[in-house]
Amino acid sequence: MPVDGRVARGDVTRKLVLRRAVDVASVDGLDGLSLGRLATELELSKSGVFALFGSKEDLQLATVEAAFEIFRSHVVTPSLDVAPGLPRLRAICENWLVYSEKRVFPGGCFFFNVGAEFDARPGRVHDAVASASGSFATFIRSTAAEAVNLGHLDVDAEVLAFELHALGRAANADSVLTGTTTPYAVARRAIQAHLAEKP
Amino acid sequence: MPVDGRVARGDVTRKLVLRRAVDVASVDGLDGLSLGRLATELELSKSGVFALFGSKEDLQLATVEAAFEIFRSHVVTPSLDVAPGLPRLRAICENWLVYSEKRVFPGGCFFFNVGAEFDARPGRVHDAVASASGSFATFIRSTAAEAVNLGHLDVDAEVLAFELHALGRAANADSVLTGTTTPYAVARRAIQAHLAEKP
DNA sequence: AAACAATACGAACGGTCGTGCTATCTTCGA
DNA sequence: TCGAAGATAGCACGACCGTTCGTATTGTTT
Repeated sequence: MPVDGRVARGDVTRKLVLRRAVDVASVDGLDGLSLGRLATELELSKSGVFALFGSKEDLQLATVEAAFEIFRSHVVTPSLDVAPGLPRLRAICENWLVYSEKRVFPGGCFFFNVGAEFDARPGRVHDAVASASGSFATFIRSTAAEAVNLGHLDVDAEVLAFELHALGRAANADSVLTGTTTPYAVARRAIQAHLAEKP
Repeated sequence: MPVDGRVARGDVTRKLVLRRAVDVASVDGLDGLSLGRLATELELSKSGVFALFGSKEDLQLATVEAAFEIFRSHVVTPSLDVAPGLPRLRAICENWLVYSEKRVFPGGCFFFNVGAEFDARPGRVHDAVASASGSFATFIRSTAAEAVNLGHLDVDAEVLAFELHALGRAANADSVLTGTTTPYAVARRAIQAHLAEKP
């Protein structure tokens, strides 16, 4: 995109910083992010990293955006290749569980952690996190509604979407907190029961 | 308990500090807790607050314990007055939802926030949070198993308990993040469907 | 009455934080 | 070729952090 070699160089560094930032934030939160820590770990100068983003808050916002892109590429985009309705709904759930289970972010789902961190605080970071989280919730809900409209399921689509999203997040939370993988198995059993064929 | 008037005075201050600490931590996390902030807000000296707990980590541990006591008094204890099995399971869910909805902690469920904050970090605080969280999960699970054993329900008790816990936490997360109360209504519909009488 | 223990304070410590200035180097456009 | 623009580094700042120390006050124990 940038034909300018200067900003191209900057974008390389920005990408480098952000990839590290999302990993750090998934474990220590967006508040646990510090310019000095990022700079030291990446062998850059603190002021250089600072200048690249303008402020701590802008770095946090860029981190949220970068994480959302990674999230979409693992969960949303591949699901769109699957047939609408029930098959796609199943794909979303499975892709989400794999995304969490494989620790695409070392601390588990980025938006689970950061959402809990900023849920009760005002500000631009809260709004960005809420927007990303809400966008995915809408995606599940509309897919569930589609499955109902196509006659694949006969349930309350809103409740179903809420339930599936809840099960995934609970599996993520329990697994990361306890260091075990059994929560994913339990969640899969529950999801399977919800998404059984009902002709 | 303490007949010593000195530690009695200290316990008053400790209780004062901890009540503020759990509120602060429910919004800004246990890392957002700072001795200086607590001391300033309560008009105490920073070193005095520090001496009362010995270290920052010990303050965090005491905060977790204090929060767990509040949690139990709102959710667990009142449920034990209800008949075992399905009635008690219903009571647990409703008490939990009310506990979250009424914002007993200003940032929503304390253990949801702090659990997400410390899930991927090692240390004593993580262990304390995991222990408290696991203790409640066990409580739900055993109550669900009891309901099944009593013939009140005919389902997989482990999956049911996981599902109910997941629904409550999701309602809490969505409500706090979006500032709305509709997630509680959706969760209640889902829970009701799970806990319908099946004779 | 004397020795001890716990609370509470104020001042200071070394450290890290985000941020601001300034300078150097590379790359672009005229 | 020259000056503007962006990336990056070095240095210093004020603020806040957790922690330590010395000390006064209050209560207990002997």
